Amino acid sequence: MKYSKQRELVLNTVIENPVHPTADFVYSHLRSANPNISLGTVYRNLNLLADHGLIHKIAIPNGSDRFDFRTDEHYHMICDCCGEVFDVELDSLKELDSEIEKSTGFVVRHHDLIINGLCNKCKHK
Amino acid sequence: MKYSKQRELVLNTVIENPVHPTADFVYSHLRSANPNISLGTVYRNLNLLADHGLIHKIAIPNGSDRFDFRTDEHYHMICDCCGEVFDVELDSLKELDSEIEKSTGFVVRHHDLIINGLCNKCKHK
DNA sequence: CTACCTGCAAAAGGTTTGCATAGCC
DNA sequence: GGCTATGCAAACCTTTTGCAGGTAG
Repeated sequence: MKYSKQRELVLNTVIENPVHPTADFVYSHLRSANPNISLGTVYRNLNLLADHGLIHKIAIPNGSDRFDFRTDEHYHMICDCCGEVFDVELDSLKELDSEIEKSTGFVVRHHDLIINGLCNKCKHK
Repeated sequence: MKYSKQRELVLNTVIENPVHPTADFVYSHLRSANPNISLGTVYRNLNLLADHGLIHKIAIPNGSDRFDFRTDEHYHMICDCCGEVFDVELDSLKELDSEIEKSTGFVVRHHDLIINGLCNKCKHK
């Protein structure tokens, strides 16, 4: 991957904003200091960085994709009230892929798990 | 929910086609015998039927939503090769929601799990 | 120099919605 | 008769892509 200023900015934005930003968040965030950056470039770089394993792309049901600077295995919980995305560690899923392979015979490459509910701040409202 | 011919057709299509059809599948399928049915009506009815719990909506990362006549708890595996969607029973996830609630304090309403890989037909290619 | 990258704007899905008309109860 | 549903088409949102010019190595 050749160096580019825009790619560096995109990567740093994801790293410095652990809110699991969307492409549009990254774009808006960068726009103020870099009025010429384009949304297409942001998308291209987020996807390229994810393809190279430097960040992780999180597909959200009925919502925009989000990006995560953490690339180790963990899961995400989205609060239906405030929209915030939280990291969740689930040791019990370590064996999930091999369990599925054993019971179905499929070759598992990947699984996506998204949890919806209410976070600690919102559950008392 | 008031009766409508179109809603009945949409529901029957989902029930009679256990391929986890997309809205477009349902639309194309019905179009031949009902040339006037509209895609908007198909979407409205699929969503309405799902809201009323008669069918289940499956959000597919990077793909169209699919609909399932089965409403009991089970999961889905999508073959990256042929695109077919398979049902997977995972008893080990029965306790997932309560496990998450215990470790995080969140109120869990729902979780979505999609597995990607290769089915038994495709894995030998 | 050349391959890769950018900005811009248009296109491409997939899904929802506004409106006037039609149908259920 | 009134409320809900329909067909049609336009709008919407997010993401991708074609192109002509710019930049890293």
